[in-house]
Order: sequence, then structure tokens, then C-alpha cells
Amino acid sequence: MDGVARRESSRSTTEPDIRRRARNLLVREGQEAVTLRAIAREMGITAPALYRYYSSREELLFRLSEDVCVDLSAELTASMRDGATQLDKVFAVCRGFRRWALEHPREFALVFATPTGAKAGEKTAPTERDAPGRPERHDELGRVFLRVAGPLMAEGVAESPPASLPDELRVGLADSQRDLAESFAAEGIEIPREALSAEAVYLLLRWWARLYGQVALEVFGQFPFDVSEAGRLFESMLVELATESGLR
Amino acid sequence: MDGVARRESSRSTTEPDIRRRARNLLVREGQEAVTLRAIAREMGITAPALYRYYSSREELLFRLSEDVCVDLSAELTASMRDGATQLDKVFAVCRGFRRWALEHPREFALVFATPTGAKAGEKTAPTERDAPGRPERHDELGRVFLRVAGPLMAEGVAESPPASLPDELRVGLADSQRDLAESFAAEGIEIPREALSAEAVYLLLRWWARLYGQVALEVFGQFPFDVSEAGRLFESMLVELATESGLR
DNA sequence: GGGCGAGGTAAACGCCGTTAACTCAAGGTT
DNA sequence: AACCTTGAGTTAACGGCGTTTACCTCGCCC
Repeated sequence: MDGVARRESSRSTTEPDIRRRARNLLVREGQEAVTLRAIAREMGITAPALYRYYSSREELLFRLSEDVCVDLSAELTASMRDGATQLDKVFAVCRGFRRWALEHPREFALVFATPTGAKAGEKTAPTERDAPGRPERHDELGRVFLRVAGPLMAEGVAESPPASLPDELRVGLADSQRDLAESFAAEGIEIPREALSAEAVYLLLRWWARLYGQVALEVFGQFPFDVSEAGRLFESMLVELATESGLR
Repeated sequence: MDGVARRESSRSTTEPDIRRRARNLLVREGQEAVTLRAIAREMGITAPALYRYYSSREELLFRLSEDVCVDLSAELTASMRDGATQLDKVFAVCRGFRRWALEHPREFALVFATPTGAKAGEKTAPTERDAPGRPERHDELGRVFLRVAGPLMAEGVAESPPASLPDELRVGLADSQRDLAESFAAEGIEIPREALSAEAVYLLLRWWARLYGQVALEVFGQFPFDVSEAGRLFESMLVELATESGLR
């Protein structure tokens, strides 16, 4: 109704506002409650106005998930500082990830359990520069894990046990080794060449698989019987993973 | 428009029909495409008619997820027969679970990654008899896992390694031990008392956590870099899990 | 033959995403 | 000063959605 008042608060201020409101809806009521009309309503605006900022609801959700990743990255980066040794840092990041996921289940579901539909990805992700072979979505977050994994790998190379790595897997992991090397390079993290062995990549994958798996299990409440000990189970998994990795 | 033709095909035939159509929509286009109006349209019926069968869309989705679990259970039960040794059976079930999940990602997402909302659970799950402390949703599926885990636990008890089980976890797992014992009893599976040690429960939880985790990771495409070796990684995880469990 | 219940209908309400045509003030150009 | 462009917003509308309400209409049973 009032063009003037809105005018001075131009794109630079209303766009973050949209995101903020959308985020609130996501947190409080879940993904499907993030509605163009609901956002507009909260802002005292009509829904079609939002199309000045996003080409569709889907794109808004995608941007939102990017925001979520940025926040999560910041949080994890912060927790990373908590550790003294490199292993402590890794633990801190893992715990931070779990805590965040449990505190933000809807955001977790949006980012980590939305079946990134085959065709859906193309039109919704106009990231400025998308180098192929990299984590397409949310590389911000990928960097955090690189920053914590890198030093660990560099350090762990000395005493890393051979780890039972099936031969056929070693072969197949070559591509991943290259990808990972590029990612580290792009991030300015220097890793000795030997540290990027197939074993190391395999180890990294296991860490991520178990971390993600256990957290998803917990967030989605898929424990077989009620497990009040989820926290301790998580801790136990961490030390297990560390000892399996030949760390400490 | 024609009440007569529909009449003779009464509840007993149209209800499965509804489920069938709904299932097709779920498989082909995902959860959010399972729409009362779409189902009705396909059946040559109007949407409100469906309220004679389900009190809401949400309940239909819940029933649907039950159906999915029944089918999955049947498939896993079938794959269970593939193994000679007990361990082989477990492997077969795990592989079956993974294969099924990859072939039915939408169903997997519905059943295993729908954030069973705190309040949502109450009204949508009027299961006939819901013993507390049991897997509230989809116990059919739980039984399959019991049937495959039971013998393994009974057999594994002899040489099971102590497994590094933190003391505080042992205490906390007592409830789970009781739950599990009841479940086995209810299922008519006899397990020697010593086989249900805290270590065994812990082992069981680890199996499920890693199985679920790795499968979810794969289904949701959350591998850090593209992993063409997912299948081999899975196999590797299985043998790792088995050796950690002191099996074979 | 009259009630009745099960399974269906049409109409409506209020949401939703999205499009199209519009207003209207700000700012720059001539 | 007059003019045009542009960007942020509007209103109106379309079709789809879940859901409720009132109604109909068979087949069945007493």
C-alpha cells in the first residue's frame, strides 16, 4: 500500500528479510510450511512480489538450504577451535554436527535428506561457478570438512595402519583421490602426496558415512528400540572410529 | 456418475485399489505427488469419496508406509533364504535392504527419513495394539530384523569378543536389553539368556546404525565426491562389521 | 415398505504456486 | 521541465490442493 516506505528499504534489506522469515518458518514448522504466501503475509506484502527475488518457491528453498549450510559451516568452524590436538578438533566438529542436527532437525532434513532429484538439480542450482566433480551443492560446508580432515590426514600418514582395503576398492578409489587432491589444492591446504593414499580416502569416507549415518538415524528417530543412550553411543562411535583410524 | 458399477466393487476391492494407485504415484513422482485428488482422478471418483476410507491424507500416507514396510519385509525375508550360514543370511538381508532402498528411493524416504514429528505421531498411528517400548511404526519390518539377528546372536555368543564397551554405556543399555528380550519372546525366537548381553545389544545397534547410515547416505546422494564405488564400499563395510563382531 | 447405513456426489472454503496486467515513485536523459 | 525507463509492488485470476458440508441413492434388513 505504501510504495515510499518500502522503496527506501530496497533489495539489499528486503531480501535478507525474506530469508529470515522463510528460515523461521522452516525451523518452526518444517519445509512444507515455507510458503510464499506465508512469508509475504508476515512481511505485509503480497505473494507475487516475492517473484522479484526468486523465480520460484523451489529456488527460494535452494537458497535457504545454502544459508543453512553457511550457518552450519560457521558453527562447525567455531567448534573446530575447541580442540587442542588435531584429533580433538575432529571430534569437536563431529559433535558439533550432531548437536546442530538434533537442534535443527528440519534444517537437517532439508539439506541432508532431500532426495536431490535427478532433474531438479539443474534448474534450481545456478551457482556462479560449478566445477564438475566437486560437491555441487553447498561447497561451503565441504570446505569445513576439508579443513578439519586435511591436517588429520597429513598427520595421520605416519602411523596410519594399512587398513584392510580390498584391492578392487583401491582401484576404484583413484578417481576420488584425484577429486580430493584437487579440492585440497583449491582450498590452499597442503597435503603431502603420500597422505592422499587410497587408504586415507577410504578412511575419510568411513568417517563421513558413519557420522552422517548415526546422526541421520538419530534425527529421524529410527533407532530400533528407544535408545536413551544415543549420546553415549555417538561418543563410543567416535572413539571406535579414531582407534580404527590408528589415531591415538 | 455411476453408483452401481462402483457399488459391487465394495470396500474390500476399492481400498486396495486406492493403495495401489497411491503407491504408483509415490513410486513415480514422490511423496508430495500422492494427492487425494490425483488418486480419485485416476479412479474415476471424486476426492471427498476417499474420506470414506481414510480420515485424512496424512493417514493414507501412514497406511501407505505400512504397506511399503510389509513389502520390504517380504523381500528381505526372501533374501534371507539365500544364505547358507547365519552370517550369510545377515549379509543377504543387508544387501537386500540396500538394493531395495536404491531401487525405491521415494519409498525409502517416506519410511525412513520422514521426521516422525513429535505430535504428528499420535493422531496418525491408530495401530490396533501398540505396546509401548516397541518399534511403534512398522513392527512387521522389525520382525524381519529380529529373525535374522536372533540366530546370529545366539550363535555368536560363544566366541563374541568382549568388544570395547564403555561401562556407562553398559548401564544405559539395560533398558534396551529388556526391550529386545521382550521382542524376541513375542516373536517366539529363543535366545539364550547370555546371548542378550549388553555387548550383543551394542553390536546389534552398530549393525543397524551402519547399515541404515550407509544406505541413507547413498540414497540421498550425500557422498562427498562422486563415489562410483558405492557398491564395493558397502561390501567392505559388511565384512568390516562382521569381523568386528567376531564373526568368521 | 420403511429405515438406514455405506459409498458416492456437488458445492464450497481457504489454502497454495504462479502468471499477467497494472501502478507508481525514483532516477536519469534530453 | 518534460520524458522515459526501471524496479518494487499491486490486483485479479487460474488451476490445484485438503477438507467440510449437505445431499443423494442404492442395497439390505427388519
